[in-house]
Amino acid sequence: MPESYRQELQSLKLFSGMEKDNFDALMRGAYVQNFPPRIDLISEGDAPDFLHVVLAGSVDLYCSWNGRETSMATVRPVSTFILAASVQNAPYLMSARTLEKSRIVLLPSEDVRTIFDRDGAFARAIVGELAQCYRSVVKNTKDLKLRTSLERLANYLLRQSGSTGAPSFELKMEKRRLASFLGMTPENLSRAFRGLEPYGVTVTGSRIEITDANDLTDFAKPSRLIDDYAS
Amino acid sequence: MPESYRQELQSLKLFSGMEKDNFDALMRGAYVQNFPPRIDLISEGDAPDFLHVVLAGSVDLYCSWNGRETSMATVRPVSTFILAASVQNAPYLMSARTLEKSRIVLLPSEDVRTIFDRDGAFARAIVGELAQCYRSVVKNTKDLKLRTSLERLANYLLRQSGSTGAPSFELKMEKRRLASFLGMTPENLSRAFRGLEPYGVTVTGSRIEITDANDLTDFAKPSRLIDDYAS
DNA sequence: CGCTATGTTGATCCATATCAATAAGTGTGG
DNA sequence: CCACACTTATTGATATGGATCAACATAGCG
Repeated sequence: MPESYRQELQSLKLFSGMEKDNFDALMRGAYVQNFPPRIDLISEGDAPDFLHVVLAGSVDLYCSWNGRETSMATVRPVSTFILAASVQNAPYLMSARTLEKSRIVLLPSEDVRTIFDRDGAFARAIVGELAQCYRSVVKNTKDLKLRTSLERLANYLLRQSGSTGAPSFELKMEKRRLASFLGMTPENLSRAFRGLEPYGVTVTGSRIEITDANDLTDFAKPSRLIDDYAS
Repeated sequence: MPESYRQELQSLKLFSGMEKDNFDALMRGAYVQNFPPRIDLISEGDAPDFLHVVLAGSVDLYCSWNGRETSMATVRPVSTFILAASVQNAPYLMSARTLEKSRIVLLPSEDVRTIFDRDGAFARAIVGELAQCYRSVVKNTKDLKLRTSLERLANYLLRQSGSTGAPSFELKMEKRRLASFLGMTPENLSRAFRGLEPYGVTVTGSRIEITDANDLTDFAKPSRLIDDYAS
């Protein structure tokens, strides 16, 4: 494994506190792979053979049941996914596929568990990571159960613009996937964008412009306990 | 703190592997309290002063936003809640209230974090607990996004009856709360019960009878990756 | 008992899904 | 570099799941 990738991994909070020997041991079994877009990496129900780390590109986590499918999250560099399944040695609950050309590190789950057992700092870092993942999913559930689709979209747009501060930005994913992520159909998302026009939202292709953030905020009523990414 | 409670706590997987000294230290700041029904224990947004353990009774975890409210989960003995907030020292994402007369142990979050930092076994146990919580919420999200309310109810009933195996059982909560938990209104739940009659479900008050489990299963299509409590 | 909260049922409304048609991108190979 | 094919996005028409409102029944509980 090239040194540059090693350093990228070590910069992750998840690995940065580990003892050097343990980190080395973990890297020994690791390998890096480049994938083209739209490649299935894992399927829900599979045994958790590897902990995955996205170094470049992006990955869609999605779920299926009875012919239906929904997008759960997007993983962007540099972060891991399916950590819970790896440490529990339980089947993946989500499938994953690349959205674009992506570079992924694969760490054998068994190594992860072994080293987790003997490196306290690593175990504690995993706690932090899992707690954050857990809280994200809880926030997402609140979003789904307490808000209408129009409110979910409004808050999503505020979160996206909030991170940049600019009144105008590009959607980071296809509208089709955004719809699925927000728990609606593509048709309904189209209409929801129309529905936000009175609150100062203008859409041109994938470019979003928020002309009156106060107006939109009044409508969306964002909450620290649902919409804050950090904490 | 009475010895019997101590033992109950120690029997929890979360604490059973700890070094005795650390467990003792954790118990030193702990105290037990008895609450009547319908008492608010914590409110979302509060600082996580205590990790809570339910010894007896039951606790409702719920969330509010903009005048709406939804039930997220029920905590039954013996288990903990709001572990993620405690270890992260981040505000509670959910409120909690007793459903019935309940005995709760309160462990100062600061002690939890201190001991988590020096007891590897404890840290690893927390990982297991959090991973399980995380997976539960993911399953719940799949249930919400991939199924209609009728399907959610059908699967809920199968899960409840499955754990006993008996064709007839009592609902463990008010229908009002069940509706909220499943993401629907009480009226809609009433009609959903009617809607499951063709699949062999009979409701008499809070008693549910499943006359033809195969028929119901064909409709509900339960999945290991959504409906399995374990793993 | 009688009060109050819960549950049921019916009527209606609304949000969202579905179906269908078209338009607009996007990528590919000639 | 363009033409074609294919996917995505939009728009309209309609259907439907689920919410809301209202009335009433029922069941706990003081």
